[in-house]
Amino acid sequence: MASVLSRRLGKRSLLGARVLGPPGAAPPLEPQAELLEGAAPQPFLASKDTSCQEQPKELLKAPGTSGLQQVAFQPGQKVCVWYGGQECTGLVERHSWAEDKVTVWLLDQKLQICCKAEEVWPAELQSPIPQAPPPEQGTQAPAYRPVSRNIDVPKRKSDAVEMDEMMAAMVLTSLSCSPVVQSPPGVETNFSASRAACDPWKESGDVSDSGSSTTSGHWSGSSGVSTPSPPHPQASPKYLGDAFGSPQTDNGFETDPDAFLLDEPAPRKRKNSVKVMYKCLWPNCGKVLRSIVGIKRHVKALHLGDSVDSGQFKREEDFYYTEVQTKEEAAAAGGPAADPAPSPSLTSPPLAILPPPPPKAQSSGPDHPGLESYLPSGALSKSAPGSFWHIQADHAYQALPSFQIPVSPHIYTSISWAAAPSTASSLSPVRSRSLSFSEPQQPPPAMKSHLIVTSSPRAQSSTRKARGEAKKCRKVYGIEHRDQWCTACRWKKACQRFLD
DNA sequence: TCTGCCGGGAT
DNA sequence: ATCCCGGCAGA
Repeated sequence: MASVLSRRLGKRSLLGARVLGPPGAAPPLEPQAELLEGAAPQPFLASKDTSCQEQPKELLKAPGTSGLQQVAFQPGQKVCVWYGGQECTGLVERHSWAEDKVTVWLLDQKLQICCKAEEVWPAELQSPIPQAPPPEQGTQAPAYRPVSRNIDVPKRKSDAVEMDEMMAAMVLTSLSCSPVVQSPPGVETNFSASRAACDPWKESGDVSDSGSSTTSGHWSGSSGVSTPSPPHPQASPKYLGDAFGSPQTDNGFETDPDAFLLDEPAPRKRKNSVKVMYKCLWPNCGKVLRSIVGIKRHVKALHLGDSVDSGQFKREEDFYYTEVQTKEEAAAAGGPAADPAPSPSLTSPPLAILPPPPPKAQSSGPDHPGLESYLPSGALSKSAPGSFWHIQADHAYQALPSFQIPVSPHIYTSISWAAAPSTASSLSPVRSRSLSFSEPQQPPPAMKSHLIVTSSPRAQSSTRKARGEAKKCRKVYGIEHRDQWCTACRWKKACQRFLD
């Protein structure tokens, strides 16, 4: 950790030097020497320079104080300032004694920064350093020289603060999945200081702070360039809250992909909270899984036995689970009149309250809160990929298609299935299932804040073929990829790929 | 309104 | 046989 820090610090300082490098091809090691040796680009600078030299030194340093803090700067005075881990030359715009801050116009950066007064020292005190001792440096020069010549001084000065900031940031980062919070506001401010030091949305004085001047490089180095925009004012607390998980939204929605959509605005979160769970109806089981394959396998493996895999018992497991559709609305979901579905069916009165998904005794296995989560570990252990896909193949009419049965079709119509590589066989749609929740169209507006419990209808007696439960090519591939449909679907015939 | 697909026509 | 589409009916 410390080594990383030191490495980053070193790297950062180099970065800062590069960023703030002199305009020309001057070596970055002694920028102020070159600047002060008469290479001042603007003519007014020279005049100011001379005027500054005429200023009495008593004005530059408050009497009776030691160190660098109490220096009075005159507007237009040429000064040096620590900025970006490097000394930069600039002109004093104003010096606010109340805040002990100095607004400096950096000449080579062409920007204005607000610094603490202690970070600024008169340029003429230092300019002669590379060459000859100044005639009237007197007693102050030794105080400035070591500081200004030693790049490490400001860093050492703020090491403790810097470490604290970094620790805090790392804690925040580790606590939150969202990189949005990887850069605290102050950090963000410092990071962008190189572009505009006194932006209106930034606090003044942030750049000049000895800690922040070194911190800026640190943050830009550790967090990469992935924080170009200021963090959303509400985003950070929100994502933090999500990261910690609230008990209300914890019941199986912790894998909400939106939690990882970093640049999504907050309001989108609630939109996608349509979840379908599958509850095992086996007596005294009541296991709730998120995957229909998982529930099928659970029923077969734990209740029906593996023999059902063959032949006529193929679909028997269908009778031992029920689909639980959860639609969550933002509180004002209205009364029961808005409920398009019948009241909770006879099968599961306890389902009115969806139990939290984590399995009780069977969750000893590896926790996979992801796509096919909540597969019981027992079943999971049995379901090596081979057998898993075997099931998919055997139940092509139901395994793959039934993923969509309980979910509003709106969710799936927007899926771009072309993204699923065709070589991935049936895996692709299954894997993409959870992704589909991140690209939803808004479910029907009449939502309810409770659950819809449906059972699998099987009996259909009609001359017309019962509407298939299976996902059809149209839904799978979308209209835009009609060329990937099966021929029958293209001809508006009964789908041949996803049979019922 | 969307969707699956039957029935039928065109080639 | 292949392709296409009107239209019905379920969701």
